[in-house]
Amino acid sequence: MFKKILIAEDFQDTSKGIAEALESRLQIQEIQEEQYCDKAYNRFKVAHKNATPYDLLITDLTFKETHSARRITSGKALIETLRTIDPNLKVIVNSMIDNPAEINLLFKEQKINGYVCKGRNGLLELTNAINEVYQNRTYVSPQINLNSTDAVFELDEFDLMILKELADGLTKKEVSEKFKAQNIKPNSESTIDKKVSKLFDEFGAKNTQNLIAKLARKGKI
Amino acid sequence: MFKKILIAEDFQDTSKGIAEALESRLQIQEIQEEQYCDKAYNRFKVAHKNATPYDLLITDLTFKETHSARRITSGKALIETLRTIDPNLKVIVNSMIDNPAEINLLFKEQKINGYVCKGRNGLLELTNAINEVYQNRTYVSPQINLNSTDAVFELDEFDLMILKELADGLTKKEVSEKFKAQNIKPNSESTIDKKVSKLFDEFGAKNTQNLIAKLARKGKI
DNA sequence: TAGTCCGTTACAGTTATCTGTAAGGGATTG
DNA sequence: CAATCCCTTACAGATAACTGTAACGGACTA
Repeated sequence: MFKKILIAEDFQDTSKGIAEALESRLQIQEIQEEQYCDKAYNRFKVAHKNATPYDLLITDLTFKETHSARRITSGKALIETLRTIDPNLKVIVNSMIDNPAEINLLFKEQKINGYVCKGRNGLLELTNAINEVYQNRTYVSPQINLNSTDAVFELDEFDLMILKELADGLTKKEVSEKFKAQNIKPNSESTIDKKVSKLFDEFGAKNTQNLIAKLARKGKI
Repeated sequence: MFKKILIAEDFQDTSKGIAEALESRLQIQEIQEEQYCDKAYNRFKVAHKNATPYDLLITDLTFKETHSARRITSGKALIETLRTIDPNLKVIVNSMIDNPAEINLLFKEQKINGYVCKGRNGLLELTNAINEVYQNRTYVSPQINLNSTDAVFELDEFDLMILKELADGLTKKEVSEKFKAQNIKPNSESTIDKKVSKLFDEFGAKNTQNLIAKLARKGKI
């Protein structure tokens, strides 16, 4: 079993709950909790330098803002940073996000090893995830259906990226420019126009603000 | 100190973290965790009937949806229901909501005794809250400023009418025409333009879709 | 009664949205 | 190999969004 686990989670109650479970249910020898991504990074770096590296990261995705400036502000950025130190680091994400498209993106781009959705069985699922990941398999909370093509129209990853930018107040032209700058394709204003218009049909929306209202109410964006 | 505490919290990790802290830090004798409002209600009712009532409720506000039908679906509803059984029940809300206006409402309408905002000191604040509430005082997480008139812009009724129509996909011209047909004043397209632009400033929105996203996420529209 | 403030409205100019049409390229198929 | 499909892209035209200026009128005040 894993010997040394790093937990990055800003909510103290959640963090303690996880740490307690790892200790009592899995007898993990060394557990370190960190409430800030930057601190987690520092601790990870030092341990790696001292040849006593962590062999699993359990991290949340969103962290509350603070007064003081932070370099790393999200779980996603933390994963990317730690992987520059140890490309083989095993990672389990523990978050309340339940959108299949977003979770898919984490497996594809961040190459995470497990995803646990906070909920009524969160700790049980987390211990299962740890066991699976330890045996070099991946784990996803069972209530998440990653290939949910079922009936209702689903937002694919690209649609979601566009919608999040639009909801943040960018114009379609600005989204196009941002995608070009980040080398995300397709990225023409015309294509983005077309994608959004297709979503109008699929979701029965009259215009952008109607589409965003519908999706934001559902918590999709 | 409180003898018997009921915790209503759907996330297992958070619930365990709280229960563990109450046990180890405050030596609470009897702690009951419930992940569904309905189950919390049942347990509370039975305990009250058996003359072994709970003397403190610690509850979250939002609970994940489930497949099965539920009668009580929010912490707010749970508080109201339990107070019909025991009007003097002490209540501490433990949630991630940090909007002063919303928290103020809980003190005014639900007459809650304490509010702890989930975060990096959540457990410390919760134990402080319990101590204060036990001595018949109220408690609010220090980072919440309840009388922050600053930046807490509220939507008046007319703003809301406009925003709901816009979120439904009407153009400003159509909203103007609808208001004229219904004899709602003011109703010129120009005035509606101005009202919405003022809301951009107040809520720090860049355009209509950004404003609607922000408000829809908060459940305001 | 004159001055001032504020909400409403009209209008104009720039930018953005939305909807077509059409062209090019890659993948698939017969 | 050609036909076809689908995705991407460019472009164009009508409508809508957004911003600024200015005029009008009611309410309040000195």
